[in-house]
Amino acid sequence: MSPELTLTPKQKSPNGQPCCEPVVYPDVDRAEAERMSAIAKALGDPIRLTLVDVLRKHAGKVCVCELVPLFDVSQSTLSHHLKKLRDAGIVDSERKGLWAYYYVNPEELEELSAWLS
Amino acid sequence: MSPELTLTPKQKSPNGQPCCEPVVYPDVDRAEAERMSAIAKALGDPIRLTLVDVLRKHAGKVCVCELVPLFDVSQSTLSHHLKKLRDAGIVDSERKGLWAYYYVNPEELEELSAWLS
DNA sequence: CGTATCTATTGACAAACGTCAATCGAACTG
DNA sequence: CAGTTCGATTGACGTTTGTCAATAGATACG
Repeated sequence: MSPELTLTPKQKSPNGQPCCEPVVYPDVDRAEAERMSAIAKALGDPIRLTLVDVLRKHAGKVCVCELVPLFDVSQSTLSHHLKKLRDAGIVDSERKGLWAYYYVNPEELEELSAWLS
Repeated sequence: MSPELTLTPKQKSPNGQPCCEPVVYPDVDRAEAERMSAIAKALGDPIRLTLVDVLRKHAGKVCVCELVPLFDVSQSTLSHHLKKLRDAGIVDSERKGLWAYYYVNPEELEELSAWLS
């Protein structure tokens, strides 16, 4: 079996024409791609991915003050990462007195997860 | 059932001590988090995610000249995105004469996919 | 009421990003 | 060989990102 049989352009386009039409189109539309890439982008930092890992594996809600010592960054940097996750919809938070408790919205990960599988 | 029972800090820390020890730790180690977030970051752009979608759904290898007209960006921008996907290991390419054919390395997506599921 | 604690916000900065126009290099065509 | 085509690279640009120090705001405690 010769895989080259599936390679489409065989010869150079003669004049000023583009070499070829697309023969394959995406299955995801622009809106889907934007939603999923926004989620992927939010997960595209090791600290944020680890935060989601911690929050997701934990049944209840986790206080920020328990999250800060897990990482080698300042409190304000961690707050910034949590905000990005909140803006992406991946996590949400709840104030209780002095403390802020964070938890994951698992539905927000589903579309990307399904696409990846 | 009162969910507040699971919230750990109940009262302010008295002196100069931090408010609480972490009660939950990540399941992913630093290296895993870095690998997976690098993949997520590469997918964190709608054009790149769509590129992976196109390449992945296609059995064979796809010529760059068929990819360019799918997007509203210049050829050099698309080449730049393909390079990022290559650098992340998600895709690879093969030259055949004038043309470059791209294809997905599905293994590179597996770790992130498994973590997300 | 004053002070301490916890979290979010602001401002600053260097690095990385997304984009384009222009150019380069390799390879094919005539 | 001369010209053309495809793709990658370079350089420039404005924007976004990750980080910290400093500060603000809300709440609790004494």
